Amino acid sequence: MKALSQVGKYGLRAILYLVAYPSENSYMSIRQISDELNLSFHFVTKIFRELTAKGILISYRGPSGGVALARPADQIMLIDVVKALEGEDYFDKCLIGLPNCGTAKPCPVHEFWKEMKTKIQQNFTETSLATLGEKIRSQEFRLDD
Amino acid sequence: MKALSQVGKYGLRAILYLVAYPSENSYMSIRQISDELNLSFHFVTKIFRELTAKGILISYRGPSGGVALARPADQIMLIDVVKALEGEDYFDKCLIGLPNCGTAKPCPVHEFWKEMKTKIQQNFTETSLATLGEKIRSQEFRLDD
DNA sequence: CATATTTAAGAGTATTTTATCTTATTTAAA
DNA sequence: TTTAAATAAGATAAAATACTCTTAAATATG
Repeated sequence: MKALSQVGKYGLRAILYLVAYPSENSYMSIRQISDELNLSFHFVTKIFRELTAKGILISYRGPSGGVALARPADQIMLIDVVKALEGEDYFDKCLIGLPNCGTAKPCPVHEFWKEMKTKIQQNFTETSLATLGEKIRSQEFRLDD
Repeated sequence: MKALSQVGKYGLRAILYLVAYPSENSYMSIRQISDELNLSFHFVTKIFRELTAKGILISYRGPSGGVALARPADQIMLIDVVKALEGEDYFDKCLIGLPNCGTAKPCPVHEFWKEMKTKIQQNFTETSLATLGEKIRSQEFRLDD
């Protein structure tokens, strides 16, 4: 089940690296992130520009510049990042693509699918980047292959 | 959450129409299906060729030809169609795209995502096309806009 | 001030997905 | 046996997504 585009996958991995290995009171360069995760530097840069424009990251140019979280990691929820990367309507889509699929005139799998989306949305809403960063730092979880 | 490609969405809607409005002991033409659902005839034809090749549909050429289910609708499960259209590895994908994401070296959202995929897989495994066709025939559920 | 380092912006390219079109083959029925 | 109706096959086109590249702007530091 491919739930995220490449932009979503790369963006999440990159921001999680930033969260997991924060440079104390300073910016981390995109080059370091893309190198560590073996992602295209230019592609990550483009994705991060979007996250910066959406107020999730802040960026600073010049030597010792880079990117950083705009808020503390425990105040950025997974759902914020996913919606920023995949669109605000991420959880509003009908499984079989019907426009305005809802309780009024539902598709045959509407109820079940709504239930699943709600569960996922809840989890993403409760999960902060801090929690995920912690997991990665614990070495029991990974961000690359 | 875009869980299915256009092929998956169109293919599901088209096969569900076939299930919901079966022509007794005969084939339904792809033209009728695509017309009714406002889908591209050629695109549906291509998708159905795949379902025929995979043994989910049977087809017959010539006048009064068309397509039909290869087995009774209660013996074709939603998961069969989804896997035929989206790939057998549909439920094996890591949310953030890590290869071989598993219990051994999981990504930070592995456990939760596995749980969700399992729930969806279970539902799709239990849900037959007959059940969905029934719903559509009841007029309380729709296949088009 | 000159230089090096970094992100910003957006143009450009490649690949994949989606959709269309053409021709061939099969088959029923006039 | 001719014709029309249907799917099969695959080439082609269009659009979306994924990725790359170039230039500009900002900024720290020697």
